[in-house]
Amino acid sequence: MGSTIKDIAERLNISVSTVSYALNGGPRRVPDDVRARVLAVAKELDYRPNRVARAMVTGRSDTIGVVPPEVSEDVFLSPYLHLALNGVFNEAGRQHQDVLLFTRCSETEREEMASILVDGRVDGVIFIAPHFSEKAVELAMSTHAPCVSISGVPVEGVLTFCVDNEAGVAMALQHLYDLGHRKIAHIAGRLDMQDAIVRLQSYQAFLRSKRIPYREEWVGMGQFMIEGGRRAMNALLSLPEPPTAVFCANDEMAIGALMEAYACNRKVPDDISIVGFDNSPGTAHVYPTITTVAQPISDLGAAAVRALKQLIENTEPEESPIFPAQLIVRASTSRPMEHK
Amino acid sequence: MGSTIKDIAERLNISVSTVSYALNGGPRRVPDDVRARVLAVAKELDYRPNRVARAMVTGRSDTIGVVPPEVSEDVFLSPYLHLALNGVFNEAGRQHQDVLLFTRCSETEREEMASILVDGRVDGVIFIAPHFSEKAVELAMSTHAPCVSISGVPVEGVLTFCVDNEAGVAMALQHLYDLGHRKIAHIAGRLDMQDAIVRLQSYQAFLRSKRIPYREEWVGMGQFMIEGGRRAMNALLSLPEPPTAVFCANDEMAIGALMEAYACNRKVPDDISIVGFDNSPGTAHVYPTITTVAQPISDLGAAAVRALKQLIENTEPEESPIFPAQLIVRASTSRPMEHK
DNA sequence: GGGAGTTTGCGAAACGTTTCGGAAGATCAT
DNA sequence: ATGATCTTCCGAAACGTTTCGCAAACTCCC
Repeated sequence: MGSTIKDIAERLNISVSTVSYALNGGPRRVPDDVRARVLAVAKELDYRPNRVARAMVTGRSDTIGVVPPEVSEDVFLSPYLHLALNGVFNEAGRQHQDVLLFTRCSETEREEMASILVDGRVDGVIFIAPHFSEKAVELAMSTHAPCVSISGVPVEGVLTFCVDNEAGVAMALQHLYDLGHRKIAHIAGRLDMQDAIVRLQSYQAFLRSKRIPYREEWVGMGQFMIEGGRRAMNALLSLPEPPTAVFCANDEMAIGALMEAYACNRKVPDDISIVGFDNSPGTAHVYPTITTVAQPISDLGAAAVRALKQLIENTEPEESPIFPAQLIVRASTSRPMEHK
Repeated sequence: MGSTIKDIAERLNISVSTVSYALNGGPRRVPDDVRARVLAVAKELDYRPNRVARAMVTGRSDTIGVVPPEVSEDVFLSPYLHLALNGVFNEAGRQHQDVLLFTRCSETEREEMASILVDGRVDGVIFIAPHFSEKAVELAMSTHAPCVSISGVPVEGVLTFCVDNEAGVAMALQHLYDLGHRKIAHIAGRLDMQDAIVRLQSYQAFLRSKRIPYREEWVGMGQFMIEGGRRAMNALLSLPEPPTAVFCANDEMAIGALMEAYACNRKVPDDISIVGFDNSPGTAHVYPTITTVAQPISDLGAAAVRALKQLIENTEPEESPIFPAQLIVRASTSRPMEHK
């Protein structure tokens, strides 16, 4: 087995406390020669500090917990989570924090989630896009452990990082409006998730601001997934009066919508324009490339890590939790047919 | 602060050992009525076991460590790692293991990597695609901690899960050969990574088996990245005698090659055929869709977790570490020009 | 009623650290 | 020489568990 601080102490006939001080360079000083001998023996014995023991006494683990959204398997495949985790992982590395990923996502085990907050293995937790139905809310409140969330439902006292959805949606729709579109449909995401709700509301608000009547049948539900986007698009194209443009609440649904449009013999953007949201990597490689609203997802993740670190250290995080959206115009949007 | 086992014991005027037995249901039994009272008080006090303390005494953390490849930032964005992590995370959840991701990837800190193996926070480690230059090899050997690797360099005594690269490459090349291609180039990946080396060797072996002479200038280096694929493709197309087909060691390079082909006014597959490797999600959505060799990356990750769990529990893992490849024929390959 | 066996439960050690209190010795100014 | 201050370093407590050894109190059978 690995050697311990005690082995070093015995070898040198000194006390463990002295060894600890020498190894850590503090909080009390030890004479240089003693220190040198300790380090030499430590190297010789290939000593590795036991972080668990340290965590127990210091109460700090230098590890942050990450709780991914929802219950289903293969959550990890979503581009959104992918980018968010990328930001979290990279920033965590910079901040010298390891990441403990909470993988037990089945419904029953979800209950245990609170435990991770206080079971000593992590100093704080980042929730990624927790649902409305999620208990995360109350749990986070009940323990006093530091936590922040990304694109989650707003919870009193929990710092939530997200993109400026209102502005992003407005950009996308204004772009379509400026091209001449008036028949603009929306494919919404999972309505138990904050981003989906806000994007739907912003869509409604935009129509109102332009005095375009809201039509129930022009709003489809796509569950944030390719397949959902397909189905919603199919429904829209089957309407007696189909829209000339579709704004999708994320890129996966936009990709699904795109595929379905072709499957229904509609050309994009000639017959119908499509706009996505997220600027996930795929949108630049599909044909045609998709106009989308970029949100700096990885930056959100990184900012969340920085803020969490500050909470852990009891300094007030001051970074703004709202990140700007940016319209990326590509090839999936053009003027509507009748204007050409 | 959270309550401890001791609080429960005091409240009931019993010993902590009894409480521990009651809570864990073992290893000794306690009368049902006592047990019930303990559970009631635990609930009342919102008791959460401290996993760190438990880990210290049991030596088990129910957490597995994951060490991602290489040094650069944004490793996490690669589809390969994405799929591998997806498999690892999902299977870990099923096996009731959390995942500790080792994020400190800067070169100096990489040295510390050995520590994670024995610092008590994890029961075992999965290395994902470690390089040749990596110290992971010796480190893994030196500690006796359980570890496995995915697509890494083969190390004596370390179970390595990977796809059957030879067979996969042979399928891809045979497909091109059957279509009539004889001028087949290869864009290789990072040659400090096992998959890249084996795929290059398999490419050479295939040419030999068909008595096609090997031409140095038909092998480009693409570093497994889109940009590298672009550059390599550009070089190939500038040759006095360009190839009619290109086999890329991964899909990202294939996508780069595809983009560059169009940028150079070559039609795919009419002017040049392209085959990728990995079947990463993007290949089905680009235009044209890319013929590729599918490898069950997520399954590799899942198998690695299962095997690691068995190593931890001292049972011999028996699952085969070689996974089958499968050719997915899509739209980026066709007969070469001269045969049409 | 006496031994064997079972049930119940207490106390304490152990895991590997960090860090505090304080003791012993050295240094120095007066 | 005397106290004051500084240096060096030891012993021990603490973190929250698990689990072992042991003892007391029951149960049961002859």
